[in-house]
Amino acid sequence: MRLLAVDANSILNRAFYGVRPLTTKNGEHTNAVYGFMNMLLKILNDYKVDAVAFAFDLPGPTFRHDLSDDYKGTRKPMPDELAEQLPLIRELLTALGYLLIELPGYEADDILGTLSSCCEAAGWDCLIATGDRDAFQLIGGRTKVLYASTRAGQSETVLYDDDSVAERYGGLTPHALIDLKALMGDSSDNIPGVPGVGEKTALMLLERFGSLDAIYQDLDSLDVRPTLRERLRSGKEAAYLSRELGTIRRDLPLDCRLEDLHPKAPDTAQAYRLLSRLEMFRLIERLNLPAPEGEDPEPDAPDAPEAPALKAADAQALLQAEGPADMLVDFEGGSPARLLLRRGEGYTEAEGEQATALLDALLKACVPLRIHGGKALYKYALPRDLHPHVALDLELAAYLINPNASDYALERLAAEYGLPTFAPGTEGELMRFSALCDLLWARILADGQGHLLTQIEQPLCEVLADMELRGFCLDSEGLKAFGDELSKEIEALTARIYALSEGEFNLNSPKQLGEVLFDRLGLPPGKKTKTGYSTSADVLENLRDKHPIVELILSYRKLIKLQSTYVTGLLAQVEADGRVRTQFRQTETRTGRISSVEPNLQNIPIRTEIGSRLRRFFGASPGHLLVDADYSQIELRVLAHIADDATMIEAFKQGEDIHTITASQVFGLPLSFVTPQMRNRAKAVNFGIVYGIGAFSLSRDIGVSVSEADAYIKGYLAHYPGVRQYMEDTIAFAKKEGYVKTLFGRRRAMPELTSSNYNTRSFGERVAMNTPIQGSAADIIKLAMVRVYNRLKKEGLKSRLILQVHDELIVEAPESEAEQVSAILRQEMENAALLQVPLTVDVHMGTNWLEAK
DNA sequence: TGACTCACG
DNA sequence: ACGTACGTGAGTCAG
Repeated sequence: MRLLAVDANSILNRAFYGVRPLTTKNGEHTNAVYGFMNMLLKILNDYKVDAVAFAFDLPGPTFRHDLSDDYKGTRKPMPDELAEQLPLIRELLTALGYLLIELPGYEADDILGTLSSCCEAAGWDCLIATGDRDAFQLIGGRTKVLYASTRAGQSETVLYDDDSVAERYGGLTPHALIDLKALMGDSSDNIPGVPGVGEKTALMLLERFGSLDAIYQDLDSLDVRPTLRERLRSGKEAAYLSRELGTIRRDLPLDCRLEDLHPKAPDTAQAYRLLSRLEMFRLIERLNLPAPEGEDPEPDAPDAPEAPALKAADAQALLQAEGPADMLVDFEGGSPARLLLRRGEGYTEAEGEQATALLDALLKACVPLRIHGGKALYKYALPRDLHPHVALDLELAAYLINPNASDYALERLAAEYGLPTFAPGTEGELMRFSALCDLLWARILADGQGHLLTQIEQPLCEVLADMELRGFCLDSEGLKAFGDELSKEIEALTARIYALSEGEFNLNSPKQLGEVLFDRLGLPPGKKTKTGYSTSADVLENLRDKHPIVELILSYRKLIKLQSTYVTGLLAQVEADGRVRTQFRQTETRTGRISSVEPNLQNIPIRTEIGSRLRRFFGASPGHLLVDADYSQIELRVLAHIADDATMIEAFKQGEDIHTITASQVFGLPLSFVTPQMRNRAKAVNFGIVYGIGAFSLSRDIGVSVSEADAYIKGYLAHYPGVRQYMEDTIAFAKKEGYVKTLFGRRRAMPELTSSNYNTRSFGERVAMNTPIQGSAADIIKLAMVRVYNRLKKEGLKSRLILQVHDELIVEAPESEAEQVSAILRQEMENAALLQVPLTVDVHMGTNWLEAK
């Protein structure tokens, strides 16, 4: 038989510091519980055990450590984020049928020591799982220690027995570790040890004399240096006190027989409820926990509607029924492979051609649909000139309710909202989908997000689908030629770099590059990263004058980036008709922006001359023009509006350049006296304000002293008092309510603000300031896209939106429509929202993207 | 897979 | 005393 004895506090502690912070949507911290369970399941999987016990520390004084006066209060207090997880893991382990053991006055390791001696007596094997090396002293006989450590963020366990202890501690036996600690002490446990004796000396002494008692038996004739002998003499009391402190007890009055430690049957309903609240859905699956039936674990959510049993109905009947239909479709290769449909109490399912026929009929009849993930539906429908009437897109609703989630898959939502799992494919799944729609729709209305969902996000989904279908015309030949030029230059640069570095190496490896620059060439390393020297551009910038190789490396980096990401990468994605088609992600960002992947068309170079040349290859089809419209300073205008700052509003109303105005305000000079440098600094401050500024970062960005940067910020906030007030009010609101919101009611929960970690909390404060600004700007351009799309359709134009880059829209227009489209873009974008400041738009056109900017 | 670097707004 | 701007995606290296 074998017992697994877990030092629960120690493992929880390891998990807490080893797993990145995680919170549920309600802000409960869960990383330690998560890490703990992962480690436990791994151990149970790797080692066969018959019984399990979890030993817990109880707060309060303990007998062993009370021997030392200064013990109490010197150990760091447990952070709140960890303390709140302690009851969670206890509840979870209990629900899973395990026994928790604790004893007032004793620490967990004393319990482990006692359990292991019980095992020895009973002839059981004992595995002790802990993150505390102290337990190594218990090793021996049938007892081994599974030591949990976190290496490079990865948790792992290492099995220690007599041999591995000897290997690690210069041949010492586990029991001798007690004496080792008695001599050298342990600052983290406040064990004093002998003053002046460290690890080296202690190991030497034990190696030569065997034990603490042997050393002190005849100290006067001990064969060591006189100074050491004196230290030992004066430290004798400390040594023996330390030994007592450091000895784990193995004789506690524990009233439990080992047989009691066989796991009991788990309370699966309880475990399911808890894990579902903690949003640990994968764990639920790994533990094979069935969903409890007939329960609603989200007590504050409206009750799921009474579920009438569905009746199988034929497709024709459903088409003619009343009201909206709930539909789940799997698209495979662009057409529906499987379709579940419910309308009223009737349901049906269809596959293959039947599914296609049913879907087409539904779309032709304009049946209002509740669906999950509308983009695939639109991409099926639009080319067939069908226009789905989406009443509710569950995926988008879930995103608006909580943009922090990792995904919005139906399975995960069901678990999150406490609905049971069903075998995929039929009635149950469909019923559950309907219930989720009711639940989330009620929440959307309660949170005031109805308009945002039905007037912005859901219509936008169709726009994005249309843009994806359309694609962007790419001049492959031109791009290839550009790539060839790049290759030549890269080759030349590489040769010159190797010559200067006196040897070849992998230029793309930051590690090897760092070694060449800082070890071989002796350049002064600026920053360091976790893994070694930093070789980032801003470090290299500072080394420009130090060595000619630096300039070449910076150039190489620029060119290789263009080559690999934008030339090779893009060419690989061009479709047969010469166009690239990105996918827009509508539920990706926490602020409400959309993102673009495969390829990402939102980060095509423009800031450098050589990079911007790439944009020549993004063109309009023959006979067409690109019309490019971008908002001018939309984020600062949004800031002026929501901060209600009279000075900033006035500045925008004047229509002057905002950075120049800011410079004139902050430096106290008339507009005509503002130099380009002053304008640039003011511009950096403007950006910084939007991001939640700090003097340090600003100083680094514009290359002035921290105190100077601080003066700029102070000057800025003094001149824009409304902005200062906004910053304070927003953080206060976020702390009180736990979330921030945009002009159109988009929300973002802010769990970081309750952190006791200064950095995490500061980050939360900056996010609280930035999200309403970035998010409101995102709301506005999304609404503008819907308006432009509808307007183009209404006016019967062939022009189509093809790209959005956060504050910029691109339309591909037949030459004859270009002027009209320019006017439409300007009008619809400028009037998408009515703010206290005008929204202005710059419009350009050309045959390619470079010309049109 | 995570870390690093760098492209964009 | 401490670390340092918001939001993304892609290519590459190295364990």
